[in-house]
Amino acid sequence: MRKEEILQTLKQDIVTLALKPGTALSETVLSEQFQISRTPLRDVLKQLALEQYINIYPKKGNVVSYIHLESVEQMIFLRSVLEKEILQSLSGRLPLPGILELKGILEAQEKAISAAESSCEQFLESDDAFHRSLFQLGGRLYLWNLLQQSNVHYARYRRLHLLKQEKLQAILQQHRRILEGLIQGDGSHLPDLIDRHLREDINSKFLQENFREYLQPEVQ
Amino acid sequence: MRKEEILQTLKQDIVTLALKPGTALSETVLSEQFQISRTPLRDVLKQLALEQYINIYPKKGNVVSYIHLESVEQMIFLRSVLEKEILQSLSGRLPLPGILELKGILEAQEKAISAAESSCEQFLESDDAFHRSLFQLGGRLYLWNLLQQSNVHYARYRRLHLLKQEKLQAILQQHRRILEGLIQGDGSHLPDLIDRHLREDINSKFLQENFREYLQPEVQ
DNA sequence: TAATAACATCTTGTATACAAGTTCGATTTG
DNA sequence: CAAATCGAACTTGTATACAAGATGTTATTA
Repeated sequence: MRKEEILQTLKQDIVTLALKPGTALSETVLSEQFQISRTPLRDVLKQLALEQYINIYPKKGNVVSYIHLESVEQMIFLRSVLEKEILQSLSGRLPLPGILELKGILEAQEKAISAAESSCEQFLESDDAFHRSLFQLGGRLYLWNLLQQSNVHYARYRRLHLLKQEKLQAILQQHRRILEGLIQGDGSHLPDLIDRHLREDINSKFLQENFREYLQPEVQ
Repeated sequence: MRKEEILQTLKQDIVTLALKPGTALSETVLSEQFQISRTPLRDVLKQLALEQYINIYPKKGNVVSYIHLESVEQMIFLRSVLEKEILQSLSGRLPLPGILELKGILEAQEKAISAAESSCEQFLESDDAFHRSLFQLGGRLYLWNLLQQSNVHYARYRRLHLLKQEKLQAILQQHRRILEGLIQGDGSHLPDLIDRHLREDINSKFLQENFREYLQPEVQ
């Protein structure tokens, strides 16, 4: 297995919580698993650490990072602020190909909901595609990619949050309203829409109650 | 010299343009210079690449990255959008310690202007301190640190731009007005202030005319 | 002469032996 | 028994030899 594949595999496993926060990732063990020497594997771990997938404790070991709720809140704020601005700049000026693209994504998302009985990966993929398209249409794909590099905590938070299945329909509905607002060009309530859409209930006790062992304890 | 020191040294040299864009950074040469083996030096180079200080061309070599104007524009947009929001949230609610902190920074900045005949490093430091304080007071230090990880292109752009010395006074003046607006709590023209303050004249032909050799050619 | 092929010499990429810090438990010692 | 110490078995960190791709020059060949 090549270096890049290993990186993507580990990222995927961590983000989907197949590798749970706190899991030890030993260089030697991984290098045997992936049939590769420690040197290139260390490169992979170093990159994972830079994007906060893991924490490296020098001479002690590497562990899958715990979900950092501060990071989640800050990323939501960041995206909310950015998408508000992007939506305003697009409102009423969405080119036809853009409209079709977004509609296509929403159709795919609708299908993903039915298929999402066991896993929400497909749904999340189309959700990402929707927001990514908004960034792209607004000329801000560069920033979208930048945000992706600091997205581990938020991405895992979302997966846990979506375990409450009924949310999927609500999210799709919000997407539809956003697109509707964009097309009609009445941008006045778009900021509010995106705010509510992104902020979900970050303060809900759902995570604290059910997934405390995944969370990074907040230092006082 | 330790690994972390080497990293900081190289970052500093690149960001201040002591190491010019396009300069080759050979692993073997650097490892001899810094008296360290190639393995830890590669770690340093890898991190520099991740933060876009250098480009790694596999099996060919590493070179100091050229200034990427798109990145500059996107970072200015990002900061502009964020600081608008932060200023609004702080307007009229600035705690006294915050006011004093910002005033202190502006005093330091004033002194830095007189001393800035040959170099603007000190001035830039206080400029960063001012904006960093705004983020901190707004509870967004996390995002400030995040942005710093993608700041090479913007940081170098600023240094070249500030070669027009007369700008320093103008910037200080803008900072004063921002602080004034914050204290008085009349937030209505703060967005405009920060916009103009950050956007400077990115479209000016100054860089293209005088520093073409530092810029990354825009691919068509 | 012009094209091509071989080679010398760069570069980074990988494997691996060894150095050195950490942890934890057994053994010693009071 | 309790505390301290030693040591074995882990961990990652570093140095280094070698593999292998990239490049430019030289020699060969048509």
